[in-house]
Amino acid sequence: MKIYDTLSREKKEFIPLEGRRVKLFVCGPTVYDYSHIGHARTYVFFDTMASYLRYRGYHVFYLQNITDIDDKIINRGRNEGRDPLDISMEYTIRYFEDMASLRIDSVNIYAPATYYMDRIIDQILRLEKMGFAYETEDGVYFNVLMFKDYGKLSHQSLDTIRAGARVEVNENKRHPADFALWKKRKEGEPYWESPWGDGRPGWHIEDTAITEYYFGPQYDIHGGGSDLIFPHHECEIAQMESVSGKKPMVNYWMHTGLLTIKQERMGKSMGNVINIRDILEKFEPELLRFFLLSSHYRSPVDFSYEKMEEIRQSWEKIVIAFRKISKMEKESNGRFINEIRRFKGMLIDSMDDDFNTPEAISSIQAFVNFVNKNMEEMGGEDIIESIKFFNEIDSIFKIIPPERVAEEKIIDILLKVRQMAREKKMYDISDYIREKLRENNINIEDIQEGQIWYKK
RNA sequence: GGGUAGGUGGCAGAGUGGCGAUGCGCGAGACUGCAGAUCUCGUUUAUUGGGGUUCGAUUCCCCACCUACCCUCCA
Repeated sequence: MKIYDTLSREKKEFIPLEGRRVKLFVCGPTVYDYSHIGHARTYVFFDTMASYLRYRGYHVFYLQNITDIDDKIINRGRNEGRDPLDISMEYTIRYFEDMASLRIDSVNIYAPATYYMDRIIDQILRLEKMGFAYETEDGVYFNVLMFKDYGKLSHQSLDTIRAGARVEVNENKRHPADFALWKKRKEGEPYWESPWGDGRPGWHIEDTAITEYYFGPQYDIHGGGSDLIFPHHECEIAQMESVSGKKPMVNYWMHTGLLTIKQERMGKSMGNVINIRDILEKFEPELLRFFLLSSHYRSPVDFSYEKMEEIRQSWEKIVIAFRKISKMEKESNGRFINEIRRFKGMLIDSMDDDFNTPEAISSIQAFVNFVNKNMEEMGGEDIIESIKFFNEIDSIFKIIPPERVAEEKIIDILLKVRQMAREKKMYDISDYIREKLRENNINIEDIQEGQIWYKK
């Protein structure tokens, strides 16, 4: 299996640090608003990836943080006159709801930053004692000049970072690229006690504190959106590799391409943010997953409702083939087993090559065509093998909706048919319906106004 | 200005130093009581432009143009 690593800029053979165990960390959201389609892109991909690794026999420990204290949360609280921690609590719940509706279930632990304050403070303290950090009147900062590898992930040098900086210069910082580990309390802000007085953590420190706690100083994969490469992941490397003295912090840096809306970047300022729950009002979650997985995770995806409609046909073809073959019953025979397994091999080859989901999907489509063409000739073993493969596909990609049996609707339809039959005095049909339903504990009674039914 | 990904048919979207996947769409047939699903065939010069390396490039190198992202919070 090969994985593309942002740091080395090449596909590398995937070799976990400890046998079949995989330690995977993915940067979670800052919870100050509903999750949007961009979050869906990233988290659907890593969910699929984790599921696939497990399918291939790896034991994946998938850890994700949740940034529940941060400037944006505080600002939102200020604007709404609410406690910032109340806001982050609410949107953490909304986030979980959105992830569940996208059928994302592969994360082992969600770690909100505020639950790990002692770990965060401990790591800052060690950085300070080792001379990598210094205290000013407004906080504690990481001294980037102490870490000569700073910029290695984003392939930039400190000089160019300085040249391009449009940030207002903080007088207290020794170097413009120095970043906050701890921010001292300001009036009206949430705070925690620390050796530097009351305050709150900087943005980057929670991730390394949390991963150090669960994984130790080195682990296998760190993922996130490509907008996090600089400065966020750069800063994480600086913190972790400085405090542990061990390199590299992770062996595989994975970054998802960003999502645009009609070729424009999505953002609050553009006014084009689409929330996950908005889309799911109009489209099945499985269709959204199919759409997102139709592009390779490192490529940008352009989203529009029109495109969702356009791919609907391709998606339904897969779903329908699965539904139909699930209903097939045939005598024992298995003349297509090898061919069915060949499609499975194609899918594995694609996924083993840096999780090439578009190519994997094309092998699913080839398999669907094969099934459609040969369904009539298939034997029992062929059917079972096909269903098995479909189930495996769905356990990884989750693009097939669970069959929702609309029981009440179907009973209503049967009652209507029974009524039509009775009106035409075709009592053999109407009685057949009543008897068969009764056998399934559904009882019909004729009353003055028509029919009623109840379950025993 | 610096950094990073890319630019493939009507659309989406892979791959490869040497017949350019796959799906959708479109056209024509088949099947069919109706509907739906499905199948078959077709869709003529699809690899941004210009150089270079090579027997041969869409694939490698250089230049240009274009797109997105990062350099400020951002999945």
